[in-house]
Amino acid sequence: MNKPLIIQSDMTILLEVNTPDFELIRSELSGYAELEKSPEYIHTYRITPISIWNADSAGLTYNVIEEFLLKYSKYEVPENVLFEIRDLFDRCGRFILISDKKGMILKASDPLLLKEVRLNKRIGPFLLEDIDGQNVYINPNFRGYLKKEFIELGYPVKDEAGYVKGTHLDFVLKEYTESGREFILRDYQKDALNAFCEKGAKTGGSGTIVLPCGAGKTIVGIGAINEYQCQTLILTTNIIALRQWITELLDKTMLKKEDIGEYSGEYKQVRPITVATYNILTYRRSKKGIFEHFGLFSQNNWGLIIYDEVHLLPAPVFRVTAEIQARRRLGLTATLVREDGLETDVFSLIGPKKYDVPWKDLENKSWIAKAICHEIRVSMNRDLRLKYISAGKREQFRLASENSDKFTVIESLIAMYSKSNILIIGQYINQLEYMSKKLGLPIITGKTPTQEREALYGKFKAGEIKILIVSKVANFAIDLPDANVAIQISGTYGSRQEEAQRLGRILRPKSGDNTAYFYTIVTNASLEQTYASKRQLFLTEQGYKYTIEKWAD
DNA sequence: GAGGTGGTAA
DNA sequence: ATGCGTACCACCTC
Repeated sequence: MNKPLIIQSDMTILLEVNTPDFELIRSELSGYAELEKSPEYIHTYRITPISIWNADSAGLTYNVIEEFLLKYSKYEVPENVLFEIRDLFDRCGRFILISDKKGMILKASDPLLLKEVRLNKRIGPFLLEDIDGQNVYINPNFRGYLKKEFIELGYPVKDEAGYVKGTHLDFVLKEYTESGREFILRDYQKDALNAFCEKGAKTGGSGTIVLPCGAGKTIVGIGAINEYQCQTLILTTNIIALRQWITELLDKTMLKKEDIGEYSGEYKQVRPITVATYNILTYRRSKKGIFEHFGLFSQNNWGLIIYDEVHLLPAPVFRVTAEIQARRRLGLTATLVREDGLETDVFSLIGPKKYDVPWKDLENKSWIAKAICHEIRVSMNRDLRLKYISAGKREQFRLASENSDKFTVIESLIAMYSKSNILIIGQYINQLEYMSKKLGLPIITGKTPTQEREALYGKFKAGEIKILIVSKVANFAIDLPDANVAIQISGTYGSRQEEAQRLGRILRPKSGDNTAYFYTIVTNASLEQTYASKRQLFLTEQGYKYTIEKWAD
């Protein structure tokens, strides 16, 4: 057999795409190595301390990995790679956090190690009373901080200190939803939950689950509440997403309206299950003021906190919402990428990655729609080209993004998909409003009042509106099951998460041929084109391919 | 409308 | 080379 892996001493692994076992190998490999590049023929993975820590947290062992690498490696596996992996695994269990009656204890695997970290300026001062040279008390308030410092030191701490149980809540899943459909968790949702809870293991119950858009992350969240049967706080990006959580909870569980609270700019309800926005929790009157709604964290005895769209959490202010380490935390996202590189902060803020599944896996099993992606290139007319040449970089990007010749493309796409439900997504409000007027189409932006937004989304879901123009407000978590065509007219520079989230708007499974169509319209030979290919990287890493077409009118 | 926050870039 | 405050455009709460 022709072996498909090349394992290199710099900790990278090359995987040949044209190999019979490709899918299997890709899914194994992604459990303990980060995908770095994935052009057509050879994909590059890298083993890092974080990737091994995540693997360890998900229950993988060194032996399984060694066996796998030896089996599929084309050449002899470099000694140092196996050594390094073993060492990284070894480091994962060297420090353990546990609790006893008096408090929280940091346990080192040997006294020397503890001596070593005592000397660390960022760790030493936070260690309290020494027990026997190998165990030391810590202040529970610094649990999260210490875990983060230990990761940076290369010794991820196994957290077995446990979590507040939270006030009990009778939480019962329905067998049939409101629409009469049988409600059962899909296999991958069950797998994700099992990985999260790790029944029997003490480290279970806090961590990150990565699932593609449209795969039902809300259901996984509901499943987690069901596992722990406790009062739960859910954080979302905006009010529309917040209300979608409430709708889903009412649809799929026996909870009554009065059991679920909305804590937003509009209402301040605190109930056994409460859904709040990141924004309100981090609201302060002035930059140096206090977080006025932070009390929500202690207003109920929450046993679980769910962080929706958790890739946003590393932002400077949002991250303070992860300080409460004594409670179980579940992070959910589809797009764990950020252009500032802080995505791995999620693991120290919330907990390690417990489950991840490639988008194409779910597409192949028809759990999400098959997506066909096009990049349509429009040229610049003479006038625009002249302006473009003499503009600064930022201005160039905006000029190219707002190229008015894009409207002809949109008009013909609308005609082509006259029977479909189309979302037109863009970045600049001016551009979107102009188009809304010109084509007589409804539009939602940041200044559209919540009520009006809900009405428009509702009409779109009901089929009364076939085309909807949306701004960045629709970047996240907006659930429009029947949308099957998305047209992107402009975007935020090279943002990979934005591109993926926008494709995500149309990935809910469709009746019929279960296919969705994504179009991104880009000005040819411009700065916009450069950024467009950068935007697509996350999706191409997931195996999506864009067909490039030049627009000729 | 004011004041704060987010993502991204240079 | 990398870090860090700044600019820009849009969104959220009051």
